[in-house]
Amino acid sequence: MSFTELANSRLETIGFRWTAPRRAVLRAIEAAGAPFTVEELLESLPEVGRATVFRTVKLLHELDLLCRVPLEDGSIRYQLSEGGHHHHLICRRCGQFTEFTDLELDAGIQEQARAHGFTLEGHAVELYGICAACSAAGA
Amino acid sequence: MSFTELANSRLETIGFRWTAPRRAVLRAIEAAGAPFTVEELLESLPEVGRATVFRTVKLLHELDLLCRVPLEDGSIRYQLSEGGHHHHLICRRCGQFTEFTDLELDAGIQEQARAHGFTLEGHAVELYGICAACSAAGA
DNA sequence: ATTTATGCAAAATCTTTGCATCAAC
DNA sequence: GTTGATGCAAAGATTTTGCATAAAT
Repeated sequence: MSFTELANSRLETIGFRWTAPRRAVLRAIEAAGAPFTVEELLESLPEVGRATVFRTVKLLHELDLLCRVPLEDGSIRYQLSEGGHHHHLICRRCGQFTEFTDLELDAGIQEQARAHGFTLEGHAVELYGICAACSAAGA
Repeated sequence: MSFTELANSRLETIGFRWTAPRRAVLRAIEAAGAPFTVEELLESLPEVGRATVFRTVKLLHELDLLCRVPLEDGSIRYQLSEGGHHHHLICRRCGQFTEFTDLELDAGIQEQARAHGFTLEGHAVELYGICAACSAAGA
């Protein structure tokens, strides 16, 4: 099932409408080769109103179809989410994100929470560096 | 050595000046009982110019005297840094952060990077939940 | 004296909102 | 026909910048 189809069914389930502007935003997101900022999405969708793009991104994020990744400089980029709990490898060179899951890592995190008497409700792990492709390509 | 003294020596080392507005910002940060937003800092420092507060926070962050913590809603809060590499436990109830270090966790993260052929240059781990004090206090 | 920092106000960003109109159901 | 979504433009919020002045070294 493509992202657009998934989004369609997800939206319909909750009673949201399947409109032309939403389809356009979804197509643009699917077409984006790399994680994007809302700013970039806006530029690629001059035919859709600003507010609609913001509203749609927020909606898709809430539906867990888009994941929001905080970069080191404090800016936020979005990417199609493969869904579920995961972490990111973020390439400083090409900007691509790779999602991964790691149960051992999650277990270690739970252990830390326990050690501090902390009731863990969520966590985020972001790795920053250079991806394999860029390492190979770069000098 | 207090935070202010540390900041003083750190600034002087690099050739920055020890000015009254910077002292005021440092005092306000030290006095803050909890992690703060720039907004809150601005409010507590009406006698210092907006631009100066922003510039000082940026400077302190670059000097690693303040750490920046991204919250789940995308907002950013700052806290005095104990320095060095660490992670955070962030209480959703009281908003306090606790810093911790965990070499095993870091090792697991390095292992993930290696498995993906990723050259790791930095990472962030944030845990969200309810701290021990709030769990005890709250019903 | 020289150089850096400050304060102000304006500009530049970034995001949300109100509301009349339009489209989906 | 009802209800939710859109687009616009305006308002808000947030952060940065230019520049004359003031302060630190």
